Amino acid sequence: MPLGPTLKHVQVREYVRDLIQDLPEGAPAPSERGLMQHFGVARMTVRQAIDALVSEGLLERAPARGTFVCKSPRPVSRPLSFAEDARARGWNVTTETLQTGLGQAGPGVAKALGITVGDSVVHWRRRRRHDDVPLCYQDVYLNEILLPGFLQTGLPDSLYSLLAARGLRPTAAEDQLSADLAHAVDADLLDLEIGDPVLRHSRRGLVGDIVIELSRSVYAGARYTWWSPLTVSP
Amino acid sequence: MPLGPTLKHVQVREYVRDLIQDLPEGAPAPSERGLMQHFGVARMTVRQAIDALVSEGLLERAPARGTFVCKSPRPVSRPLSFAEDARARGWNVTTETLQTGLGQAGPGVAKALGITVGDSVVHWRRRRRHDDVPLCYQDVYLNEILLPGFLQTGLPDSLYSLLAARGLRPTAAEDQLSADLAHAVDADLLDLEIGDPVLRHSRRGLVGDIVIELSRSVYAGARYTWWSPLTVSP
DNA sequence: TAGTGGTCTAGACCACGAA
DNA sequence: TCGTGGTCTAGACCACTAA
Repeated sequence: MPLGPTLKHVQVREYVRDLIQDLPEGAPAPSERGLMQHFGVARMTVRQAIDALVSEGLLERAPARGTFVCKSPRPVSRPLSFAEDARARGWNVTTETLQTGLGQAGPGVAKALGITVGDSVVHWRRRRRHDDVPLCYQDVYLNEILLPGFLQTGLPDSLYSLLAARGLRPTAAEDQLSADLAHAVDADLLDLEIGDPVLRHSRRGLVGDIVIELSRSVYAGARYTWWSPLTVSP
Repeated sequence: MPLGPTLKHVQVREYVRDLIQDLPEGAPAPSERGLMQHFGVARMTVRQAIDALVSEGLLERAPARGTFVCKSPRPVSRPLSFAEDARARGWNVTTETLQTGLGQAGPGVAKALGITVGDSVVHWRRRRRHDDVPLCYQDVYLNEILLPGFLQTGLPDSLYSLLAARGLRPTAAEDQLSADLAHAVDADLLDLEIGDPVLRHSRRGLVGDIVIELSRSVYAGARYTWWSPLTVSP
């Protein structure tokens, strides 16, 4: 059997792909043994074709039952904004802007944003409350070069919606979390006592390879548990 | 050939995984025919093992040349074990097993593992040190039904390598983190004072839809910052 | 009981790269 | 020329589900 212009497992794969694209979710795909007979090929060849479609997320196998069209095209994991996170929890959250302004990047901010010390950065400090109780405050730093006139556009509650409007919503994020005791500033902004537990969160938001956002948040430890991006909300 | 407790292609896969993790990028992996002889299995079985590692992004095939360790392990979005996390940081970490045993699931553990209160669970408590300083302690709970005889197999340092050998390494995880103050137990196990900051971490490790692992860790807050799975180590 | 997917065998030929 | 991965065959037994 010479290597034809189209491989057998490719023929089978594309045949099945066409077949299932008009099928409703959960519908049964042809069985492996049925495809063997239909194409006159070996079982392994059919399995190779089906494997490809399974790894594409189009089909799912159910041992002893059959192969079926996937219900849910695989779950997208993208960084959640604070507002989205709060909505997933069913929380009623309000936001105060405490401070905005243009500044010069210090060493830490410059390194995180991938720019040079002294470059122009947008700074935005907000406090979020849940049922009127302070939950956290957040310092966001943005590369001003990437977002000219950012502060003139009127700041909404959700940073990510603003970035999304410019096509710059982070598609990936690097999060860091650590536990600490409240300092004077933390205690003041969050209605805590000095020495109460706080959760410090730092995020670099990325679009491809470029860093869009650096945010540093301080949460009242007793009022908040951080969920990882993979956590499925109830 | 009966269905052994560990599948052949899993054995081959994990053998190769261990083998290549210490290899530099671009190094050649064992050839398929070499693995056939080494394990006394058929070619298709070896290919199934290698296919899995390729789709994980650990290996890449080069037709007519061989199979090689991936240069740029694509941003792995799989949960890292503590051992892998420590290695990524370049830390020298030691592990003590403080307690092991079979117990009955309480309400919290049962709910997290998706089993019934009173079902048999494996409990394993370890303390990890970094340069001899206590870093954290971890309580792991496993569904005994899924891992019969788990405690009899000899417990290595890495839980995930043990799960991987059974083909049950988590492919997804739900992590939760919160900040708290050290209680008496925490202070005792981590050489802290009561009231020092601690980072509490809870993870449900999933393989597909089934929960394999529940772990609860307590980190000394001043000694550890948690990195999200997306964080690329330098 | 019949059918399904999961695993596994023991071969085969091909196209290609390196020596 | 030799070894590599890519493809393919024609079977086999298993555990499981559904009728």
